[in-house]
Amino acid sequence: MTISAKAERTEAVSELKRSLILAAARRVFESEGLDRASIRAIAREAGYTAGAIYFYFPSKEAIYGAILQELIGRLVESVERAVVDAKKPEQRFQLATLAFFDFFAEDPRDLDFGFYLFGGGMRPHGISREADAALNESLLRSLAPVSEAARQCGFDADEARACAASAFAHAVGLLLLKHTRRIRIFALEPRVLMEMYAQSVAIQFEGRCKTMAV
Amino acid sequence: MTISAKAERTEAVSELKRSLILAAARRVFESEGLDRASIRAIAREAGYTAGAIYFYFPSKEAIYGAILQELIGRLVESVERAVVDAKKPEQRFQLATLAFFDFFAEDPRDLDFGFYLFGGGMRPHGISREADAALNESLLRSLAPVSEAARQCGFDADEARACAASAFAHAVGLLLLKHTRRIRIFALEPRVLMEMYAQSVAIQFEGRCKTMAV
Amino acid sequence: MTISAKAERTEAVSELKRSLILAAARRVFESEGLDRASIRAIAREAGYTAGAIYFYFPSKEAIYGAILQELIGRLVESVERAVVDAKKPEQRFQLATLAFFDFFAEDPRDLDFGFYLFGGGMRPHGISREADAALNESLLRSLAPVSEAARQCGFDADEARACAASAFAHAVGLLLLKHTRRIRIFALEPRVLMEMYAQSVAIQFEGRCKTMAV
Amino acid sequence: MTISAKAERTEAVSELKRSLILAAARRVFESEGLDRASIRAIAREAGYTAGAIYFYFPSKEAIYGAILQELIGRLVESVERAVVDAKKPEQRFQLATLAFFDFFAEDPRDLDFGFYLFGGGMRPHGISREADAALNESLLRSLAPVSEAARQCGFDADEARACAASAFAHAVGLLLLKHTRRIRIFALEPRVLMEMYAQSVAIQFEGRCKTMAV
DNA sequence: TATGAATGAGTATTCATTCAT
DNA sequence: TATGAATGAATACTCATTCAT
Repeated sequence: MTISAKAERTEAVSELKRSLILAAARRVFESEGLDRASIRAIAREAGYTAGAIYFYFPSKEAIYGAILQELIGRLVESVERAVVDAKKPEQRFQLATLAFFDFFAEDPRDLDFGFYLFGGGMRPHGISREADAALNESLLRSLAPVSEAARQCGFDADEARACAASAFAHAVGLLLLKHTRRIRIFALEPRVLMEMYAQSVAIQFEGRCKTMAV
Repeated sequence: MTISAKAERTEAVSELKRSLILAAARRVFESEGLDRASIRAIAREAGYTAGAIYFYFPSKEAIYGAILQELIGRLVESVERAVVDAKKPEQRFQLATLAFFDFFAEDPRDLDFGFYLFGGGMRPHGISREADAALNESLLRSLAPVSEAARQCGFDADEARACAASAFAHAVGLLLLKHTRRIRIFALEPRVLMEMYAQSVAIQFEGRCKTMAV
Repeated sequence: MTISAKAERTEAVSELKRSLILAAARRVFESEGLDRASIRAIAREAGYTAGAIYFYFPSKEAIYGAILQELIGRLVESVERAVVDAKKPEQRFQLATLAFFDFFAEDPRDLDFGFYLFGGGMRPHGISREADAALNESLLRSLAPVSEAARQCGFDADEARACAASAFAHAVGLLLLKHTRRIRIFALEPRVLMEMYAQSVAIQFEGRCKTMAV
Repeated sequence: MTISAKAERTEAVSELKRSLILAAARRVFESEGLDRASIRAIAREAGYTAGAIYFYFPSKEAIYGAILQELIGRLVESVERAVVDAKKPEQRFQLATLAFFDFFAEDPRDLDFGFYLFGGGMRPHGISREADAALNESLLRSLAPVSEAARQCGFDADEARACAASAFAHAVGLLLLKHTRRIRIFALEPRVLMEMYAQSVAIQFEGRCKTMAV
């Protein structure tokens, strides 16, 4: 048992160090931007030498991936928390959609990473197939409240997924506009536009729900 | 006349080579991604030495600019052509929105550049302030049919702009999903989703128009 | 004779063009500095294409050489003009030495070239052996008034050459100090130092002359 | 102690490598000239890859700086050592002046750098303002024995500085002649000319000293 | 004689990654 | 586990020179 206990202990220590490096990486990404964040910079921030990082992550891209995983975990949590108290499905839809939007709108750092995530497919960024699958799953999970709300209003599975995909697309599009500041050419607040979208869909939901009740 | 003819000929040849380099650049951007597209890579693809490129373009950014210019020109043209025969405003809205979507959906090469265009502000990609302003203007122009249709249905200027911005955002979001292939997790066709969005907005337009008529 | 006349004419035209290019080169060297003066820049200034320059000069270094030749020609002239009216040898010595100094002190452009000339031997700058010999000869000629003055005071050939070499060295050293602005650390005027040197040597000359007379 | 010993050892090794790179740099500067001495060339000479150099020096200019620093340190030392035993001021003047001359005359490698040093101001070679100021100060220090000797003979501060500046200029001019081999046209030994200059000034010093004594 | 096109070697610096210790 | 050293490829851009036309 001693050996096993020791192994466990070192494992735990290793895991902690890993997370400390990730935290350092996030700090560097935040302050320097994605492009400027070199392995050396991350290592320095974490109090390590560049080479040491490779004991915890096989590559720079792996660090990106790990941060993304954590990011999307927070996203799921954030969306779920937003709908926890709401009962009416159309309300749940609205809250979930806006929570998704707000999550990225509030923190530009996350947004940058989010686009890296969404844009990850454009070119192979070095994210492994499994990691990518995991990201997809998490993404779906973050949108689960949205599609569930649709189901509750009587939409079929296909329609529910369409609702989720559309809400996602709309949010992402507006976030892009906001982030690139091209929203300025419209002289409009992206948050307001997102609310308008959520509400107009919610009204459709309501209509459905009533029909169902009848 | 001989001199002029000769000058004209060499000018034409030079222009052709310029466009061949641009085509090569597009190919490289497509296959390697924007970040990886170095002058050397472009030159290699075009069958040139790196230095030779500078005979045709003063800088790498100038190449970006030339491609973007041409791209957005085609976009504007494409959207305008789509609505040319439509009379009813709600129809014009639908056609314009879908044309915008289709333009990028059809050619992934353009889409990549489109994201560069839309995303140009995320990080400084070296686009000059004026070039950026020009892009914004062109972008607005490409969406003009959309907002004009809204005006014709009785929406005020603010609302019309909101319509354009939302349509733009929705299209961009779906294109992102399509391009990154994350749309797969929804098992839906992005084109269909775009149509649904366009139609649902068009219906709202129709309601307005009737009200107005009354 | 016609053929010969024609050849002569084209020869003259060619020579003229050569000198026009040299003038352009001087202008570029002046405004851009030695490092920045590229063949292309010179060609542009002269209204030519880079390639055309090679019909008149075999290399960039050859242009340097030609400018140096002309420069040193003006130097010789300048020194000779300075002593033309002086009769007494010690006066001739002073005037010649100061003229040498002033020639470079007055025009920083010439000075830059002068150092290029003097420094030409440090590394092979592409000046041909003959060109270099010609430069040496011209240099000696520019110092001829100095050594001749010494001879007239009764110094032997060796001593006369030593006078010339020393005056040359002193002038060059001061010019270097002036040009690099390191003279500032001494808080002294280089021209004044040069005068002091010339005078102190002139006094020695005077002593000799008198001795001789006796 | 082991840790400390190890750290010390690696530190020493690192320092050695640094000095080997500097030596290689000096060799390259000598054989290729300052302009042609690229980081790559230095690295090659030192048996390194270009990138590896940056492990030891932050920039090319830092290499220049390090070499200059060391060079001028040796110069000051050399001049001071030369006068250490001499008592009479005119003798100190002669010894210091000749030591200054000899320092550069003996090692052409140093001379090249010396010209870089003295000539640093001609064109911006990338020397920082502070580095330049430090060089000026060191330069003055190397000439201190010269001006002090003058003061001891009764010259005032201005005159003493003039003596130093003149000696410096004369030495530099002769070194330039020697180095460029243009001294050949005078068929004289530069060392002899330097001795003559030093002696003639020393005689003037002597006169002054006696006057003072009286 | 002159052009326009093209080359190829060159510049300093950065960085992800590897590996002996 | 961690370091320090090292690599090699990459970056945009410049320039003297050559050559077919």
